[in-house]
Amino acid sequence: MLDIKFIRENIDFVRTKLEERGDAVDLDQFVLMDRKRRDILQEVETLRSERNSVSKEIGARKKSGQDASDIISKMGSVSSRIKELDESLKEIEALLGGLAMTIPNIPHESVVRGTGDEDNPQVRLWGKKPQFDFEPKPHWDIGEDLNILDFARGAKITGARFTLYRGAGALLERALVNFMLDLHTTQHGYTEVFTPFMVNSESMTATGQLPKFEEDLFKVTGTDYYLIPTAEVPVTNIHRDEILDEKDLPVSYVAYSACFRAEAGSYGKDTRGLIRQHQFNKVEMVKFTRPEESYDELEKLTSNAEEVLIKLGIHFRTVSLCTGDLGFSSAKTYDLEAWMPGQDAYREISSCSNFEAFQARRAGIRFRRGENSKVEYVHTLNGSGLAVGRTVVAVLENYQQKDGSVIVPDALRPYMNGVDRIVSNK
RNA sequence: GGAGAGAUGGCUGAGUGGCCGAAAGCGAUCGCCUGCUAAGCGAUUGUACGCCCCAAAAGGUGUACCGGGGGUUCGAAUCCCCCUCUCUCCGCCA
Repeated sequence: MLDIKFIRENIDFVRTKLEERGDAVDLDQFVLMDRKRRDILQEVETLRSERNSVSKEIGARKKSGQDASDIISKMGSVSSRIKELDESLKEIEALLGGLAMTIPNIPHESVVRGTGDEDNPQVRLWGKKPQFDFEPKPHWDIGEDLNILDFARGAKITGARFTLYRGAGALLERALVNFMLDLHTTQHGYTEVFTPFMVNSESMTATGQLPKFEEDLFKVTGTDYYLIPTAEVPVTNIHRDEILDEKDLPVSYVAYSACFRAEAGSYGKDTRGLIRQHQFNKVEMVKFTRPEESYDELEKLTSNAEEVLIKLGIHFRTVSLCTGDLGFSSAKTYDLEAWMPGQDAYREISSCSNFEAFQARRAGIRFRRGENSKVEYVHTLNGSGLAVGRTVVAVLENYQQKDGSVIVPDALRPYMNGVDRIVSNK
């Protein structure tokens, strides 16, 4: 959510910035309703003020035994007028709030203008494409040939976009989770948390998934609970409606979680393999920072994610999302795209964003600089460190051998119970 | 799932219709005092929204907020209804 006062006072700037994202938002309607809300508010508050003072007078008269019936009856009509105004106020605030909830964040000034992913500038490139003296296979073939990924049974157990991991495949997934968590906690200063995988609608609203993107979520029937699409949701909500101590900032958390996405609108896209699943694992980093340090922290967070790929020896590039490709809540986002030889393509494996105060305002996450300063919103950031399923894809495709086996990257071996090469057990 | 008890400010905790944005204590901050420390004394100590002032900050003023929502009343922390959460006991259970 944007600051309503800021929109009011910088309407043209906001309009221009939102147009760069390619979003059509009816700001005129917004301004109109905002004006109306304040008009009603003023009237109702004046009446309340009158009622408060007269009620005091009634109390005083009754105490001293005087008659107060004349002003009591007068206040009756004032009260019913207040009730009327309260209702229209509630109505307009619901409309205004609803509208405010659907306005996306303003892109940071460093974000280049563009319309889609083809306009995203590359900011870094690490390593190079591995050379193969054979035709590299896509991971779904590698996984099935090694009997470590079972797509057919995943589909039988649940449905499309669910996968059964087996043996060294399951071990590889678990090893990657532990490797990433250990790296971020022991080398990068994050505190590990483990959260619920279901959250209520309030939490989903705070981070921006609701109300606009409900169709992307799985909802638990008969409850107000949703399966989390990312640990960003529960982790950011840890401090919802709290005022943090400045001395604790920046707060950095890392969390493993399963993630659940309905993938509405992605029919036919990435239907094979692990790239686009309804359920996948992810290690997520989340930060709460002072406003002035959030962009430095975004750079750190992004390099923390990159470090995972570097340690695994996987070639990748980092791009900065252009205005047209930016997510709803984000002011600036870096995507890490790992090289996937079996698909002859770079695929997104991490997304690192600075939301500035957008989520903090929705979620009521604030801090105080000193004893006598007023509270301010923190900036929230998050990034995948990394998407585990896609990292499995990257490992399998980049480390595949001519004989069909897969070498385990050095960094992962301490987590693989002595397995340094995955071979077929068929 | 059944029965009961609770939810008040940073914390503890009083408050059953007007004198309550809310006692008291603790904590915190500032000042005083004590040649250090401790003790003592005094003051301050919530958030949101609106309006005024204004370059802005500060300030002034009004309204709202005692778990959430609704109701009764001239007036609700206080009475009534619904919901959520916490605790205790029973049942069930990884």
